[in-house]
Amino acid sequence: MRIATWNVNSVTARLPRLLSWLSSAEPDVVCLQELKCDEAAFPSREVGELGYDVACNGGGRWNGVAVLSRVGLGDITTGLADEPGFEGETQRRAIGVTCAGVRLWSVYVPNGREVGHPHYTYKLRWLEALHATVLAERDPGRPFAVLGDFNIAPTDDDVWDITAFAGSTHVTDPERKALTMLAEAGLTDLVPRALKYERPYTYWDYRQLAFPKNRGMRIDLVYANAAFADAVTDAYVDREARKGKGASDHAPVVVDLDISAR
DNA sequence: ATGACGATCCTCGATCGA
Repeated sequence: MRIATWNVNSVTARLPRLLSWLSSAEPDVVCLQELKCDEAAFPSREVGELGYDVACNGGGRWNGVAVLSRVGLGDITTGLADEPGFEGETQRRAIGVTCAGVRLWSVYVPNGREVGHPHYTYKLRWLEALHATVLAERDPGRPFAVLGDFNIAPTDDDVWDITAFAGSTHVTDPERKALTMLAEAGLTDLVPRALKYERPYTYWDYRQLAFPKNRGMRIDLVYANAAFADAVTDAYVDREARKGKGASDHAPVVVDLDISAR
């Protein structure tokens, strides 16, 4: 079973890329983030022609998450329980599904903007709600994972130069503490292989030649319970998908598991 | 070669991203 997560930075702008990637990588399940489109505008027909069902939580100009599956899709949960909002509105940042007996969440954690900004407070509160969801769904007997754009680099080695991030979001102790809480809830950070260079970055800014210079960050993460992690046979960042014109600024993270469908 | 930001709409400038 092949499961991937990919922040596509607009599913409609990325549709040709997404379809060709689905055809070549042949994932069974894909968690998507930053759809930037309404549910009604999601290209369900196009991905359906490749055999995928869709569960989508999207709306408006920003955010939006979905899961594509060609091995079944059930128990769809839109949003976290008691999910905090920003400026009075709940945003489209989480969707939970069950695919072939594997429980998955596709998440797009708030960016935070600046340390001390209301959006940063929102980010930390949102992560508390995610933690609560993980605790509520804890079941050692069932493979479980939270996949998505966490907007947090777990360690200093997960950014190209930690000194360039002094005072920035994504690397602060409170953000990393939220990841520690997920670990204490029984989840493991599945670190993928990098297919080039040493560090498995998943995001490179569009600006200033960040990608060719490999000035990246590992912020797209897979947090999995033991039943999931123990079944993993391989995990890698598909940096090929970041190349060239028309790419997302994130690359897909691909995880292979030896789990038979139930 | 992987090449100097891109997507969106309340659209040609402001907002967001990280």
